[in-house]
Amino acid sequence: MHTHRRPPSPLHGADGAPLRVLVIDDEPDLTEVLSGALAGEGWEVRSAADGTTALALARTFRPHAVVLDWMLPDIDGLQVLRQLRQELKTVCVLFLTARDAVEDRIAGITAGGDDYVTKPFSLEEVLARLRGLLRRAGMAYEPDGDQLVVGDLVMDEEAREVVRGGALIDLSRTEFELLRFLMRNPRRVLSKAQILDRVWSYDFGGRSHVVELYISYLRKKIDAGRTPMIHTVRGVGYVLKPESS
Amino acid sequence: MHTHRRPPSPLHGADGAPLRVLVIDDEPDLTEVLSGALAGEGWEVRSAADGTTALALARTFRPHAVVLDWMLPDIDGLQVLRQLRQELKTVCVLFLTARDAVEDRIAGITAGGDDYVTKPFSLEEVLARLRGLLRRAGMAYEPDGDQLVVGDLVMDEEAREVVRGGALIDLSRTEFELLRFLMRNPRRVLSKAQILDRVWSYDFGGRSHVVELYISYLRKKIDAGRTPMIHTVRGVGYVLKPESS
DNA sequence: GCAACCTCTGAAGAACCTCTGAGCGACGGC
DNA sequence: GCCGTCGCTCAGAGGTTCTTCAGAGGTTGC
Repeated sequence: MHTHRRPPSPLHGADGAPLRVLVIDDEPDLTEVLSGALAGEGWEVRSAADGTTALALARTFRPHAVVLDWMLPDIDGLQVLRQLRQELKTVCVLFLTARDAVEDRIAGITAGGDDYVTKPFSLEEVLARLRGLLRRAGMAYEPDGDQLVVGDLVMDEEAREVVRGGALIDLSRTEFELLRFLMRNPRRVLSKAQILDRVWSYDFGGRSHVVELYISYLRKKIDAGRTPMIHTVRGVGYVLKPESS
Repeated sequence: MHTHRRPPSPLHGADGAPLRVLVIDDEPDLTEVLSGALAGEGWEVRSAADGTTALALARTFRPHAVVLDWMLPDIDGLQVLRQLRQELKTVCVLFLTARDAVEDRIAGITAGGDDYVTKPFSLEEVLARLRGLLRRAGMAYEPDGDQLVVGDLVMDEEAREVVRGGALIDLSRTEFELLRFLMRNPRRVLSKAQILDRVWSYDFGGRSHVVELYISYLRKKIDAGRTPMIHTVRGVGYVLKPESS
C-alpha cells in the first residue's frame, strides 16, 4: 500500500537540481530555525548574518530564492535586494520585516513578484510563501499544482479555500494554517510541540493548550457529521488521515 | 552461542561508515544505560558529563547524532546546541529535559529538525526518536523504510498504525511501545526484566507484573481469534514470531 | 468608535490509560 | 496425581490527558 510517505522532498527546479535558498538574517536563532525547516523541506540552504557576506555568498551559491531580513547590521535590505537582482537574473525574494515597518514601501517592492512576511511569523507562513513565490515564478517542480488533497478534503492554497465533500468550509487564519500543516503531513502523527513550532509564531511563549483548542475548532468544521479525519493519538499528538485505512 | 540474531545492526550512514552518537549527560547511571543501549543498536558511542568536555570531544569525534541533557553542570543546553550546530553542519540532536522544563519553551527545536524526550523516559522512546531523526535527516541506512513487519503483522511507526491481516488495531501508548520492542526482536526470547528495562521508564521502581498485564492486553488485540504470535516461554520470557516456525 | 471576528486563558468534566491487588488457572517436578 | 510456582486476567482506584465551554482582550474593517 502506501509506501512512499512524505517524500524526503524531491524539491528541485526545472533542471532537476535541488533548489537553493539563501537565508540572510542577523539573529542566529532565527536563522537556525529557518534553515532547519527549509532543509527539512528539501532545500539546499546557506545562510549569512549580514548583507556583505550574503552578497559574496550569493555570487557563488546562486540561490533560486532568498529569505531576507529587512533590517541588517550593515546594508539596508533594499540595497541588498538591488544587488541580488542585478547579479542573479531570476531569484525569488521573501522579506522579513517588523510589523510596523513601512508596509507601503515594501508593498511597492513586492510588486516585482516578491513577497514579504511580518515578524513575528510562523514557519508555516514562511514556507508557504516561499512555495508560492516559486510556483508563480515557474521554478518549482510541483507534483500537484497548488491543491492539497487528503481523502475528500481539498485545499487550494492560493485561493485559501477548503472544500470537503463538495462543501466549502470557512476557516480563520490560524485554523487554515493548522490544517495546511496537517494536510502536508497526512498519515503522520504530529506532536503538539511540532505543531506549535510550525503553526504558531516563534515568539509564542505561553504554555497553553491552544493546539488542542484549534484542533477542536477544526474538527467542528472539517469532521462535523462526517467520518472523522482528524484523530487524536493520546500522549503523542494528532494525525490527519483519509477514511479508508 | 549467539547466532546472528538481530544483526548487531548494520547501522551505518550513507557513506557506509558506522553512525556515531555522542551522549551528553551528567548522571553517570543514565549515561551508562543509554550508551549501552545505543551500542547494542550498532552505534559507535562516546559520552561526556559536561558541556565543555562534550564540545571538545565533538570536534574530533564528529558525531552524526547527539543525545543532550538540557541541564548540564557547566553550560546551558542551548549554548551547547548552538556550538554543535556551528561546528558540525549536519547533526541530529535529541534533547532530554525534565517534564516541566518543556513548558519554558524548547521552541523551534522540533522545527529545526531536532526532537526532545522528557524525563523520565523509556529507552525504547529514546532509540525510536533517534531513529526518526536520522530517517528524516536522510542519514540512516533504512532497509525497510519505517515499516516493521513480522508475519502478517505490520507496524507503521510514523503513523503509529498497527495492522494484522488487514485489520487496523488500536493500541495505547504503552502497548505500542511494547509491541514495537517485540517486533524489533522477532523470534528472540525477551525476558521480563529486559522488557521492563526497555519499555518502561528507568525510574519505574515498582516490581510488579505490568509486563504480564500488557502482554495480556496485546494478546487480546493482536492474537484475538488468530494464530497466536506472542508466545510465553515459561521461566524465561516472551517471544514474538510469525506463524510458521 | 462600533461591530464583528479572532485568539487565547481558565476551568470543569469526560475519556482514557496505567498500575495494583487478588483470585484463578496452567504447568512442571516429583 | 498433587503441590508449588509462575503466569494470566479481571476489576477498579487513581492519575493523566483531551475536549469543550465561556469569556476577556485584541484586531480589523467600516
